Amino acid sequence: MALEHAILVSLAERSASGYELARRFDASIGHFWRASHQQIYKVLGRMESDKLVESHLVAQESRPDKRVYAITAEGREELAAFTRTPTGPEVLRSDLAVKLRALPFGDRDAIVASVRQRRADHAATLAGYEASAARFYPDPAAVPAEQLGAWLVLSGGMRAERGGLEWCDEILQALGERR
Amino acid sequence: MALEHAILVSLAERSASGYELARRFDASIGHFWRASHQQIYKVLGRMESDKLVESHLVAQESRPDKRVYAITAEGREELAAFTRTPTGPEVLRSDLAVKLRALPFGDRDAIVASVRQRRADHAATLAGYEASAARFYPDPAAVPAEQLGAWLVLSGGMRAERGGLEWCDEILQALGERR
DNA sequence: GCCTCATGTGCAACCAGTTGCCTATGCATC
DNA sequence: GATGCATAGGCAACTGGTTGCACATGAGGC
Repeated sequence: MALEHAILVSLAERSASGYELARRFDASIGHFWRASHQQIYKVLGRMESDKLVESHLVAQESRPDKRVYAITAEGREELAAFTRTPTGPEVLRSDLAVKLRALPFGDRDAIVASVRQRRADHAATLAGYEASAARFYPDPAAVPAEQLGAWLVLSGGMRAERGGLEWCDEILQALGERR
Repeated sequence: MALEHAILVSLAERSASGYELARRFDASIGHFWRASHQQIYKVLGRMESDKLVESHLVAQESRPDKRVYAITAEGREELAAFTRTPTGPEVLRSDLAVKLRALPFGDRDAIVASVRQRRADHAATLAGYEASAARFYPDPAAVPAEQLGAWLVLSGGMRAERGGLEWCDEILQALGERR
């Protein structure tokens, strides 16, 4: 149930509406956690019942009213407690790996096409992360303490994307398809 | 619903009981797909109704009878069709990344301990993969065509573990905790 | 004789997350 | 005027997966 905690982190950094949270999940945490807006609204509702967050309506001009959520003291305690819980192993599910193993039983050209697509996705995401890194952390050796966690997450995202990209290249080369 | 396809791949390589499949998921696909035995039994039942697999009971001495599943012709078609479907983006959920972002709001020592634990996990898994690689693919440049997919998946697993390990080291260094 | 471990299969309840749909406003574009 | 897009919020139905438990067998250790 760590989506709750991902939301708590986001709200601890800055209060936001459900809609804004959904967009942040597309960006900042992006690589390491994904959530649809439906899921976010659902969880926000439960979290408000549990007193981890509180909300108030904000009227806006030329766009619909929004409900802005803020973390409560209880929410901060819960978040701190979360950092003290043991961390389980990573879960990942890779369709692409299943397809690779299915090489002898499937359509080689289609699989190669999937790898190419994946490679392009990695390249695009990496470019986005590198742009963020250049903008927000121009000097990685001198990141302020309060931004260190966010920087390390971004750095991990870049590592993962580069790793994925190299793997795609290895696959394409092994399958005799250059580039 | 790619668990089905992961099972089909496994059965296409060799027929197996539910129990065996569960253990294979701990090992070979291991890094890229995880499944509990309950989940596997459930899905196997549905797959048999769908005629993708068929089973027969095998009596054994000194251990319980088992139900061995084999892929059907229809199952092979389904698997081939799967390789032709577009591959969506990878989904991963990293508790550790959430904890890192929670650095300013949580317990630094506990987070460092989690990273150390994660580092140890990566090292252990990597060692296991490298042992498999040395045993089954002593010469990576000359992997037989029918094992190429499996080798590339293993190679991807090693890459990911090495990447994770390096990330942990980067984090520990940034947090001023050597080793 | 009891306990634990490995083998082997399974159910029931629950929870998390996805899919598909719906509402509403205002701006910009065709 | 119609269409599409960004903002903003949400429900209902479903499915995939987890948790917790139960059953059964035989081997090996205390």
